Amino acid sequence: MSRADEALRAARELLEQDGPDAMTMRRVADRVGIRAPSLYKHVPDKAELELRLVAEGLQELGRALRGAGPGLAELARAYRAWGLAHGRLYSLMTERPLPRERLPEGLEASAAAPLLEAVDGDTDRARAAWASAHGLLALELAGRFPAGADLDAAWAAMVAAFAG
Amino acid sequence: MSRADEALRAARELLEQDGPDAMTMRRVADRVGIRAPSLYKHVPDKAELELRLVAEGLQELGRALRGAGPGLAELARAYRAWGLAHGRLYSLMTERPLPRERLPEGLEASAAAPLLEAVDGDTDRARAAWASAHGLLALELAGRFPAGADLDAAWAAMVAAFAG
DNA sequence: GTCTATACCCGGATAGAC
DNA sequence: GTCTATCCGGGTATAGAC
Repeated sequence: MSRADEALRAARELLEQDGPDAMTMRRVADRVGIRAPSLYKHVPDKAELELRLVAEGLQELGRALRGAGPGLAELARAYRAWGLAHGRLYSLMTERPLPRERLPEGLEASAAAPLLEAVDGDTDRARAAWASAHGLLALELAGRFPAGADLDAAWAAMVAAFAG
Repeated sequence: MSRADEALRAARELLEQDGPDAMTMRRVADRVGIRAPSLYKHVPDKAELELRLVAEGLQELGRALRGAGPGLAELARAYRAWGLAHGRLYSLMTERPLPRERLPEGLEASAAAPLLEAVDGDTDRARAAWASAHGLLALELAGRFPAGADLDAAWAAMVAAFAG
């Protein structure tokens, strides 16, 4: 495993376990077992590390979605499950513009394909459904709903709206 | 206008015009015309400033929603318009848990009322619809959709899903 | 490819004089 | 209620020796 890959692993662990503020070049270096300045011999800068994390997350989320059973309900379940299991990475993937020109060709389309298929190729409907799932997940991850809120029921209502 | 109110205005201007990283106690103080340490004679800490901004935003958003025409389409239009006009504040309001116990009584319910009424008191459906609007708005604010995406159409598809 | 030293920047917040 | 001085923490990144 190259130092660059080790750095990527370390960055992801810091992000997922301790949050975005913990993902600093100093701490990544610590985890790799070198000093921060040495990190720059293997990774150009922090932005590159983040870019690779986003690409990795998109790849994994796409795989989870392609592996889901047919229908919007199963797709929603898989989306939510992956997002909850990788909340910090999910946020990193969705809170800023996607640097599409620096991402592997077809990566975004590959992740979007299952949903697009589920809505018979209707792009507007696909965007609305994606955004709805994203909104529910983002608010859930942010702890923004009241304590007793029945989120399973909210997800079911969302699926029903788009399926019905 | 008290110094505390001046600080609130300054914080909001910095947030809305230059983004969350620009909203520092030093810059707020600069704008008020005093030194940063003096700010602490008027405001306990930065968290309090942010809390008041969230309360102010919730109040304004609620007013915008209550002023909207009847129906989900008009509600969605008002929600999106307010969010786009106050993107940074909107993000601050939605990206972390609401400190409900420190907010004016009834503020959240008052903002939620128009939507709850539009879905005939169905809480699950209201949460799903709110989250959908939030997701669309959040992704739009984040610049997360591809350049040519027809977001008006996506909003229409979302409204149709919940109305139909 | 690693290190030490460092440049340069920033943040929130407090102490104590006036 | 304002100030200066300061504490204490942090960050990204580079220079130059080894």
